[in-house]
Amino acid sequence: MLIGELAERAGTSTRTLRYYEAHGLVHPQRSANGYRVYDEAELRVVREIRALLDVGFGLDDVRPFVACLRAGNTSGDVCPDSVLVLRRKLAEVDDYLDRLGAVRQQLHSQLTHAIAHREEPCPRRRASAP
Amino acid sequence: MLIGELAERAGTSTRTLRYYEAHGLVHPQRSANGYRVYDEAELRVVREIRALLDVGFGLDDVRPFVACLRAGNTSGDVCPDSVLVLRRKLAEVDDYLDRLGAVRQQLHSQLTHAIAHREEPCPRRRASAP
DNA sequence: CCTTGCCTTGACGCTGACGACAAGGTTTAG
DNA sequence: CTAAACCTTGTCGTCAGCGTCAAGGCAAGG
Repeated sequence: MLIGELAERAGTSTRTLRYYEAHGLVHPQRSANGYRVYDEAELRVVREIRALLDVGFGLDDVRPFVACLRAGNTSGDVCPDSVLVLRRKLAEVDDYLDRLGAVRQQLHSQLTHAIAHREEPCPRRRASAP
Repeated sequence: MLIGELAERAGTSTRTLRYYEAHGLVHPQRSANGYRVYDEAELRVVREIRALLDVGFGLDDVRPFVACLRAGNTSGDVCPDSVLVLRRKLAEVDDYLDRLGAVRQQLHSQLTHAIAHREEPCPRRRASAP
């Protein structure tokens, strides 16, 4: 399978696949004419990468999962390094949820205050003589 | 007050203040020698900007608040345009909270699955002959 | 006079995951 | 013979909010 076909089947672009390769996540063979040749396993790898990136992982976070798949596992999750990343990411998300919750709180109270203290359509004469 | 003093009092850098000016958020006077001169009102403006950016607003989102302050209001929140932005941002945050919650769910179940199906320290011989 | 310490306007770097384009080689079909 | 449709490497652009020089002007103290 050439890069175009893989891109289509994985739902990405050829640019993306070359990008992943440049960052050491995918290792295609090369045919005589220099074309990249991928096997079915690489398709699974690419889909794993995409799934994790969609969830907010960075390329570096993805590496253990790829290695895990490459090691022969049917799932990229089951290796210790992957579990470590999963734990870390879960903690990060929890952290972010907390902060975002606080932000939400603040926005809400700010909005309440704003509505309570409504002032006229902004650029208007100072509240003195109507 | 010159740019250095304002930067210190606002807890930012001179670079940042010039950046805000370049984006039309701050309008300092100029002294004879070309130095930027700020008054106390600009300090409040800068603090408003900082507070909003810290909460995740973009510079464009901040504009109505600055205009509101500049219009003579003691709070940047009370003008209609500011309220619109607050509502929109609150909606965005809620949206983000939802998606992040879903991600958290997925990570959690992925982690559970991973722990249940634990495989040996990753790069190891295929599960066949121990 | 010289240094120190402000200030000025550029202009490039950074982070991440690509998009877009350039200039060219290869293979197949007509 | 040529056009179409693949492929290659390389380089620059994107978004945001600045950090970080670079090169120079201006004011005051010793």
